[in-house]
This record gives sequence, C-alpha cells and structure tokens, in this order.
Amino acid sequence: MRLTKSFYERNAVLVARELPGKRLVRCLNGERLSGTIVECEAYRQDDTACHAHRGMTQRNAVMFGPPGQTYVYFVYGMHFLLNIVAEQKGHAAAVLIRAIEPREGIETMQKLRGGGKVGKLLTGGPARLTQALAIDKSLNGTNLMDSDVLWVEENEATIADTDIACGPRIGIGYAAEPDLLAPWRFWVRGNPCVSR
DNA sequence: CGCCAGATCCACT
DNA sequence: GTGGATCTGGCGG
Repeated sequence: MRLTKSFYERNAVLVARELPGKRLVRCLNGERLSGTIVECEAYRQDDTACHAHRGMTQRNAVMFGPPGQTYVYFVYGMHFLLNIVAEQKGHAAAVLIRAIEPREGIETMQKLRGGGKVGKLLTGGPARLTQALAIDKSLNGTNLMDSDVLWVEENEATIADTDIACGPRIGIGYAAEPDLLAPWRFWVRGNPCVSR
C-alpha cells in the first residue's frame, strides 16, 4: 500500500524517522525496481543546511509546494539526489533518501551502475541509489501518491523503533553549528547498505 | 587499507 | 566565477 499525503505532511524530522523500513519503488520499462529505505535525512526551512533556507529559487521551488512530491537536484557536476517533500505547502522541507537495500530488479540496478556492484556499493549512498534506479532531473516534482513510475509503499516487514539510529547529517560542513549537530539523519542500525 | 584529487555541470552570487 | 546534501580510482604507507 502506498504512503498517503497524511504521512508526508508532518514535520520532516518525524517523516525521516519513519521512512526507514518503507519500500521505494521505481517502475522502469514495466519492471519493478525496489528497495527498502535504510538511511535518510531531514531538511527544514530555517535550517542552514537546507537549500531553501535563503528562500525560494528555481531549483528548490518544489520544496515549497505540497508534500509527497520529489525534489531531485544535481550536484558535483555528475550526481542526482532524491528528496521527498514534507510538511504543508509554504513550509519548505524535505527528506533526502541516502540509501536503500535492494529488493526487486537487482540485475537491472547492477547494469545501471556499471556492473559488478553489490551491497553498499550498489545502492548505499544518495547518488548511488539514484543511478541504480535511473532517477534524474526529469523526475523532479513527481507526485508519489499518483505516479506510475515512482512511489513509496509499506513493506511487509517493519523495523522496530530500537533498530533506528540517529545522528548528525552528512556532507553539510557549510551549515551553522546547531544545524551541523542536529541529529536529523536516521538509519537502520547495522544494515549493510547504510552509506556509513 | 586510508587519503585525496578529479570528474564535470549548473544554480546562485 | 564559485562551489556543492558525492563517488571513484590512484597512489602512498
């Protein structure tokens, strides 16, 4: 069953805490590629690590829109990163998906990644998973509640609260001290696909 | 192993 | 013009 708007419209930190264990599904040429979300991070409007903290721009506009849409952006000249917009329209917030554990379509993901990669090297890392799932800027603004190419659904197995760990976010050295230290990264304790 | 630079584009200043 | 919510391969210890 797909996650609904009521899941995404809450505080991004709460959404990020509950996304690990859910299943990210990408339908590519009729094939289901999917994996369990095992690592993600929350970003909020008044957060110096967040792209939206200086206000709306062409790039981050979707973060200011309604929840449950994707925010896909390009960094470092070669990587796409996948976020899910959270909170209500007008409150810019999103959750960066940092790692998944592959479930379906693993061979296709390996081809998309250039072959031979397994475990953490296949889908552990925000740019690795987008490459494995063929997610690029053309999917920016996708509505996860009604898209037929990308969505998030419940998994058959859930993760116990005690197996969710949290800590500071990765790669935000430019942020101010309190934001740098905020424990807004959540991951499945001990999962081999977590990026680090 | 770990460290570090290069890759390579585009939105924002 | 600058630098980034990253990854990879090459080099040195």
